[in-house]
Amino acid sequence: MTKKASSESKDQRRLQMADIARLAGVSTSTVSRALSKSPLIGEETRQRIEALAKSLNYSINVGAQNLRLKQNKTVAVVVPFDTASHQHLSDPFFLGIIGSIADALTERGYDMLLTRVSAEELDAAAQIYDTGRAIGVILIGQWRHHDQLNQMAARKVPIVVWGAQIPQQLYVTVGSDNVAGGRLACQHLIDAGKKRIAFFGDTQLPEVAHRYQGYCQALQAAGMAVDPNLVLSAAFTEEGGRWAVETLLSRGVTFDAVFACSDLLAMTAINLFRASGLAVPQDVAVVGYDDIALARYFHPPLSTIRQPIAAAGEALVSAVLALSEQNTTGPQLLETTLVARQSS
Amino acid sequence: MTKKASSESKDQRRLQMADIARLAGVSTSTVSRALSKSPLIGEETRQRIEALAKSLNYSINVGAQNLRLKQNKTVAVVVPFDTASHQHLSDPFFLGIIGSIADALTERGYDMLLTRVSAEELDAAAQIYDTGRAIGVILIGQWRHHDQLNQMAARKVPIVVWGAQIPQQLYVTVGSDNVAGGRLACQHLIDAGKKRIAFFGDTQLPEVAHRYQGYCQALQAAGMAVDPNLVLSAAFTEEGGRWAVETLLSRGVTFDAVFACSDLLAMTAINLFRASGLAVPQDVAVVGYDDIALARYFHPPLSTIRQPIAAAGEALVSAVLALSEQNTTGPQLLETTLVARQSS
DNA sequence: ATGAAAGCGCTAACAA
DNA sequence: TTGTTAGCGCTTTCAT
Repeated sequence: MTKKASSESKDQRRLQMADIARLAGVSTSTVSRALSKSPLIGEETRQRIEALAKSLNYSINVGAQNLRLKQNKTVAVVVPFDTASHQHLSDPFFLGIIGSIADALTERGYDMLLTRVSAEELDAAAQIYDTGRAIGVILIGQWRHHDQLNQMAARKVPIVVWGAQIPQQLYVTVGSDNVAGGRLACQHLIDAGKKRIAFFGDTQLPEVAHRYQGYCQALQAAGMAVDPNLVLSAAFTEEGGRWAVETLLSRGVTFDAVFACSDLLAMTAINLFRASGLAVPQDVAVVGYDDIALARYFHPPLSTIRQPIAAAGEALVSAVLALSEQNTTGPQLLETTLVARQSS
Repeated sequence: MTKKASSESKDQRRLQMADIARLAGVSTSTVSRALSKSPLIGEETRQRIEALAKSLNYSINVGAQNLRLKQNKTVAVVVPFDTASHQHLSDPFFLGIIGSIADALTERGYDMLLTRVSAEELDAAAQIYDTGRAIGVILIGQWRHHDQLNQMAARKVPIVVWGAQIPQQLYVTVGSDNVAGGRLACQHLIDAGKKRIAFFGDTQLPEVAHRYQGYCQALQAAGMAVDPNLVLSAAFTEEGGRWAVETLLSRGVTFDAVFACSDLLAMTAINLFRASGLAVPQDVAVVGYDDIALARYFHPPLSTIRQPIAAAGEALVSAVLALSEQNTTGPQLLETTLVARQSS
């Protein structure tokens, strides 16, 4: 009947600062100061309290602390999954980036909140910020979300997007230099003596559009024309690869190389070419994009354009932290490199 | 000089409930009730307040709400990285599990905090719970952390581990049936007429030890002896694979098949066998473990033991939620299946 | 060097 | 139906 009765019977209450204070015979202020290493505290008191806390596995409640301090060391990483072109968290490249972001955040003492949101309700990403769960958002995969992203940026949500820099863009992007990457890949195939180089990739996506630009530049620089018959708008999936290969073969045009805009696409293509009796790289040379871990385990080891994953995490994190501190940051273009292996 | 001066000049203060209340001409309680769809509120007031909040992009501050409600809908996912056997967030299989956990949590309205911690300071995982940042922890990768995990469980940290169930275990594990998986793999090779089946994997790890058990069981059931010369304690890495293949070849023993305890290991092995002039599967049949996405893109498409990734996420999440609600849960063994492709 | 008291943004008795 | 008030667990003036 007394107020004591209010505590639930089965769950032993979590320890809190008041408990430590009582046990140590001091006030909560003193405990707070001791645990935050305030210079106001006596050395021996501090040690006593620290020892007590450690022995009881007490740690300051971060939620309460954040509320009081009006701070928060959490960054959200959002992976939109396109309900249509089903490439979500299973893409090895994106997974790699997430890992590198995790590293970069950990290094700076930040926590990472990982969320998947359907592309239709992308403002869920902004919500994470609005609710104060995170001080900023890193969005992996620009896809076709340009307008929604612009809206968020317009209302000052600290958001950084992994993707391509495109005109009229209010949000900050970090991405690899896709134009250079496309040029590198195509140039490499030209250098290998290839004359009829196909392009696999959905040019609706900003990043792919840039890679296509690079592809065209390299062809033009070599005095070769862009043949629309060799350009296949394949999604980043296995089905995309299958469709591209079948379509290409059915068109009956000649080709001796393919630049595929993702390693997955490249691998699917190689398998299908082989199944059709075409030897890689002799009959068809193939270059991929991303340099995922498995590219070099592939047979033949896959030539590809490497995106600098570790640098990506760093750049994304420092951009979002800058934004969250009201500093302005520009877009970042990371360098791509050609990794020539046996598929070309 | 007045109190107004205390507000920082450059950062426009975040909107809060009191602001909405003032703008709507009601009290904060009313706003709170409206936004939480309390039945006590008038329908039209509710709509008015909801509309106002939406138009201003106001969302309830989750931190403050959690503090007041003594709740928290966040689960931590911890990936220890062994500084020695460097397999961390880059393992495609673990990455897949993380994705499936993210799905399972999202479905239940929980947030996911992703953290990498070095294996040496594994109690950082417990800290996440102690500080109230998460109501429970899912740990990916049992490795050799058995004792530390037991200690955490002993002090009632709600923790669920992806790994193998072993004796004297206080913590809850969810994992695939590794013994059955090992048996399946080996049996399949025996059925294919193989007589000298090697085993690649570090049997110090509980899960691998179980797979080894299954391997031995299958051999014995077929009346075949376990030849120690064919058992290679390879780490889950490329170097591990290289070492295993080289050692096996250098021993000069005959062998016609390999059961590798991870797909990565299997792929490395296949590449090296091929480089040594051995044909897969004719000279050496290879079966892997995990069925990572790239297994079927491999050449030849990799036969492997599938671990049920989607089910894994579900099971891990429901276990950790049960624990966090003081319910007891037992360990979960998920079914493994053989996926026979062309490498065997 | 330490304690008392106010308040971070919110919710829920309780009162009206 | 709505407002007033107390308090979630913590930090920090301000006083001692």
